[in-house]
Amino acid sequence: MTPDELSRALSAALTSAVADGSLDLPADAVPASVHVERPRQREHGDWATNVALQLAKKAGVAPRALAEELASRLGATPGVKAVDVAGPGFLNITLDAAAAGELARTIVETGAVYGRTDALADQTINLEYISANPTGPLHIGHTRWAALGDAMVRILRAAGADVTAEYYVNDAGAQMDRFGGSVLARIRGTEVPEGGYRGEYVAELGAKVLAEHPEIVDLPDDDALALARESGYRVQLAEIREVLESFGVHFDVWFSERSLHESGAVEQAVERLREQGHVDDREGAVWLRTTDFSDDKDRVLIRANGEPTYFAADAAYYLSKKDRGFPGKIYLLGADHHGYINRLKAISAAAGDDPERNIEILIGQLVSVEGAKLSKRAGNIVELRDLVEWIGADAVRYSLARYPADTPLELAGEEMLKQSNDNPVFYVQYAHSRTCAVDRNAAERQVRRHHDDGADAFDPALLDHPTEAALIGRLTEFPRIVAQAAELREPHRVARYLEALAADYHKWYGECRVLPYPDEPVEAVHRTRLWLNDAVRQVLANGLDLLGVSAPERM
RNA sequence: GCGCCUGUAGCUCAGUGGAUAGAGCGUCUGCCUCCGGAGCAGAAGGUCGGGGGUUCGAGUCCCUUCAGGCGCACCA
Repeated sequence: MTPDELSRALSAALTSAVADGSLDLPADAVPASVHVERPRQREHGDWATNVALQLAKKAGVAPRALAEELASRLGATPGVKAVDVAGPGFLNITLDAAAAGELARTIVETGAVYGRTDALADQTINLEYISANPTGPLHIGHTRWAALGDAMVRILRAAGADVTAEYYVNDAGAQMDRFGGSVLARIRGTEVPEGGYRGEYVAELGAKVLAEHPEIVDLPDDDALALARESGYRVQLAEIREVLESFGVHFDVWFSERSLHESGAVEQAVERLREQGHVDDREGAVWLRTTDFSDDKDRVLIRANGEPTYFAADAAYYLSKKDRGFPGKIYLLGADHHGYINRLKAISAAAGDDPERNIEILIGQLVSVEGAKLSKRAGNIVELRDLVEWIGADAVRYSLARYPADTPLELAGEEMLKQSNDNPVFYVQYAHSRTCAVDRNAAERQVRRHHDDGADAFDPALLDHPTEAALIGRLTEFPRIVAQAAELREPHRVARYLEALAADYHKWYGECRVLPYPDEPVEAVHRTRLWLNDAVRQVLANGLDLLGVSAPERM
């Protein structure tokens, strides 16, 4: 019995109580699906609901009386073993072991699809994340968005959404000239210009550019600068793409800011917004009246000198997403960009969209390592590439994906990121590899999943140990956790779930033997438990995949 | 000054109005003669920053206050 089935049974109990007059409620006050949740305390049963507390006032009866009424009706439901009324009016529901345990077979049969839902099936989403400037390597801050963003893509898709993952390449503007100037300075051994990029990686880029284009030393300044800029840009962007791919992060679209300028999309965007009536010409510049939409000041689109601003490109980019058929646009931005929320939403509104529905801006807080902030100009850059080399992609991805985006994260460098047993990723992976070890040993001991006639050797009524009820209950939650993580845009919920599942598995493993002792015969309970072991392995693997973390068979 | 985010165990953090607030690390005590001890069982450790309010019920919602982070360009 799944929580959905239980929920429907509760609704039915309510409806029938209303129908025969024992409950005085308007028909529209009966919820279509009653919320059930797993109680914190095991002795409160498998599932609990507070529906009686919520409806008591509307029905004009005492919560406990309503709860009693529901309990007596629900108690007759097949698969329900007991219904108790507790506290102020909670319903605590215990399922038959057989009804609950059936889930193990369902999971095994559903396989990799278990956990997928159609919760967001009607959504087409463009998810933009990282979008770091191509003027330097990705550091740990970007790594957080990489781990989180990619997990979010996977989770949204698991919930049925149609998702395009996109990286916006800021390859236009004055910063690119400063970047080119910095590369050239390193090639020529001159002083890096004011406001330029000083990291050691610039020298490495310079060396690569020089190797490809030895003629650069003899070119006139302007030509040399352009060559250093373009060549350095190409090398740096290629490296970013390569590092991300090796990190298991894949983008469907790499969108160039420059292309917006070159195609005329920026000018067109200004005109389109003008037609919508939100553009003013003042003081020689062209403004978007973002204050119409709760921004605290208007924003310049075209400067007095005729140059478009970065904001104008943002507007053009937004319109591009809209034109390319994405009603939903999610931006995953760093906390240092939170001042952009209002103006981006203003673009959405000015474009005739609904900022409540068509644009969603998730602000991720910054990462610091042992108190040190990480910025491209500071000396203490921790690069994504180095992190992966140091502790492995799995540990990095998991460590960053298990926290919500809006918590400022302070990683205790060595301690937390090191490859050791302290890291929860190994706890979860270990549980998975343990299920595989059991599976290998089962084959050796000839514990089989099917009878000779091909029928399942699976008797769920035998899964009646308390740790089995806990484990099965946990497995039941998985699809809801995934759907919830997708709806709330919170991938960390999947990680936390996996940790709880791994804990339930380890406890079960300690209490219940899957395989018989060497001197004992193989019995029905062993075969049945093997199914449960399979189910756990499947869910651990499915969940780890949603986080882009491997599920090793041996460690 | 204005705005956003965050204050939960010694540390790093979970907890989308429910019952006795949780996990990992660290500290202490047990458990390998049998499926992987990267595990399990137990102990210690809390004014959920402070103060008001909303209600059957608040770590969670509202107001206020304190502390920390970040942001407030015709920069990108």
